[in-house]
Amino acid sequence: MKLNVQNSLNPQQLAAVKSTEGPIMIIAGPGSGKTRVITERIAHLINKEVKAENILALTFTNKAAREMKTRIQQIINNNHTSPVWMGTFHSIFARILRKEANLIGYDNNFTIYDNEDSVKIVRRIVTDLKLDKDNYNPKYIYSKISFLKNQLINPDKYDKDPTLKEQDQKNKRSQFINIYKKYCNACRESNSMDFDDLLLKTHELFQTKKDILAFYQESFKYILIDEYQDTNKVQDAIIKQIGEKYKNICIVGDDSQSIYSFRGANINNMLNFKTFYKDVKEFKLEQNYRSTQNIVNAANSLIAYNKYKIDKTIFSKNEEGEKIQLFEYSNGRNEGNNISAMISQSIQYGNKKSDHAILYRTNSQSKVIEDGLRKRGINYKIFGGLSFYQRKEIKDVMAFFKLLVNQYDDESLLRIINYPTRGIGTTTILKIRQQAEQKQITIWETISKPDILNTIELTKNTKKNISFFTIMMNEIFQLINNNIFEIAKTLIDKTGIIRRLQDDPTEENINRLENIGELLNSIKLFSMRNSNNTLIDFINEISLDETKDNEEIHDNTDYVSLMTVHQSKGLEFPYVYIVGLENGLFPSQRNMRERQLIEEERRLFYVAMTRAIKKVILSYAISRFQFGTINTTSKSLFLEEINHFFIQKVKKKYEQVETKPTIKPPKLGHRKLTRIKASNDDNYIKGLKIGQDISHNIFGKGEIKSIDNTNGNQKITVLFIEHGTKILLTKFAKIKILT
DNA sequence: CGGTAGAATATTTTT
DNA sequence: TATTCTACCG
Repeated sequence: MKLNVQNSLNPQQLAAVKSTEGPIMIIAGPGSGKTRVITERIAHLINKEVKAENILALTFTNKAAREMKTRIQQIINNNHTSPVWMGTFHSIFARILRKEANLIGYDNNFTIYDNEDSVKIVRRIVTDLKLDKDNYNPKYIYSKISFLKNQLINPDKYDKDPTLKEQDQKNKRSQFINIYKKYCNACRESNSMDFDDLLLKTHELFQTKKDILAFYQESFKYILIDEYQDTNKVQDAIIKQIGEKYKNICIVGDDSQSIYSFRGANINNMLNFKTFYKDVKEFKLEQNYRSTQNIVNAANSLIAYNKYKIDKTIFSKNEEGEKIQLFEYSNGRNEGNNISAMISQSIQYGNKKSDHAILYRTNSQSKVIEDGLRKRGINYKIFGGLSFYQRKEIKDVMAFFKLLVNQYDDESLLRIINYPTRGIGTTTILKIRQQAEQKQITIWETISKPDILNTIELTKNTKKNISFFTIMMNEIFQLINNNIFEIAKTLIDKTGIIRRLQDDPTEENINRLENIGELLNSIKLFSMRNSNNTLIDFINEISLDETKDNEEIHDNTDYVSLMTVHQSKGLEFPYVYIVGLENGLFPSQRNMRERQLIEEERRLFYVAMTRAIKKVILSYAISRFQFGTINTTSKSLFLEEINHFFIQKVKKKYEQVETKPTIKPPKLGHRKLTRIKASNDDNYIKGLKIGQDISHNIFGKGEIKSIDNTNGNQKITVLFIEHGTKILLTKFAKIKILT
């Protein structure tokens, strides 16, 4: 296997690729070919006879991991397929913990709580302790817990720190430590780990079980970490544990693109790397291959205002390019309209819609932009929003799955004990929970053992309802060794989830039914991929991959991209519009007071500008409609910081641009689901006609008024004699043709 | 126990 | 404005 690609690397890139031993820091500016260097480096290691399974490559997002995997597959000979350990921190550590969790007091079939689960647990604790919901806002409390965990401050450590407790006293949150303890206990007793635990428990495992640590140190002789500026304290600590023996640690990142401190990322992990390890070899990738000189120079002049950074000079040898444009608008609506007009013109000159991206600081800014684009009939896609697996109906079904593999999982049990409603209400649940807590047992134990259940004061009817539930669940538990698709089908039928939604076929519920159908689809695909795949594998995979619905649309439709600056990281577009450059918005109000926070906002702006290949268009509005009121604004302080030599004179545009009459909104992919197109045969009932009489198991007789075969799922509108008009999905609805 | 109406509240986001 | 949460009534 010979690789010639190395010839096309520049000297710094090549040096970084070839330097394999010892601690290495690669500082990679925007557009400097970072991913290429990482993948080439892995290929180079394998060429040097390093076994692939001795290489650990960590990323932050699944997307980055996937991209790297495919690129490595392209350059490495496929015969060599003992795989590199490549994935996100969380997925790799979850894999380790699946094997070793029993050593630190968990069962290996632990389940994983996402943020929503965690906040719910905190909310329950706060309510139970009868604390004030304003002072002890569950979301805030959880984020504080998460932050502490990432700082390696466990409840005991917190308890022993007088300054922390003093602060709580001052803020009237003296009960915080109590909540923290209870939260950790709740997770522990449910045999569940939250996202932070996946890191924290790995750290604990390596700290307490030296033989296990030795094993993984030997396994991971070569370690690579991408986006090191985004690591938090636990992640940094684990890398130090694993890398201690061979010290072949290669970190890649750009301190100037660190924009996640609000979730615990610590830029100092990168800045201190050189002092922690002796003789760190440092490589700087300073040539930007992406943007014009004007863009690079403008971005440099901005970031120069930051004090905390690593010295480097990013340069471009591309053409000088156009100067940056700056627009002043009368208000947000005007901003949206004018940008749409500009994009419309650009398209007429022959550019694609996908050559344009509009970046904003907050999601709420997308609305006025959308309106503008829609008026001109320009296709757009909004990135972000809820992931498929965060949807309520999906989480409901998943809760049953989780419970099936881990009956200790109280959170999942509480989620579905009365969904679909089966007469077990809040007071009953409270009594059950109190009993469980008193007896120090799980909720499932409390309700499934008659002698324990009988100690709780409940009406005969309630007890009957509970026993119906436990009988049903026991039947489901019997399925554990079946094929996962079979389990899923039976489960959905037995629990009545689908029936409940069918009974009330609002548009929302139809959507939910489609989503559940989609979940079944993906389970089917998952089970076909490898017959050994178990339910726990499936849960694991989806708990850790929050791929957004619309990220997976692979069709060729052309659209303008709308997203927050955070989401744009790692992407590039020829034309980049950065909107809402106003003090209090960008930089955001909350981050305007402290120097460190302002620096992060500045990095954020730096990231935004460096996404552009050809041209950057900046804008602000002198008044903005927010939270229902109109506010006068001032232009962002960052605009004064960019060297004016690179900016075209500001253009003021106050008049409304003329707009064409409104065309039907082409809401492309907006919060819409990806569908794996199922074989249509299953989803259609052939021979249905408008005017036909049918009968439905619940609504009785009715007449078909219309049939909709789009979206891969047949929907029919039926006028029922007794229940009026309903929209039904023929895939799910139990109907009989009468005429 | 369950649904709904009116109040409260409002970055950035991945795992 | 838009969403999420709480309190109350049937």
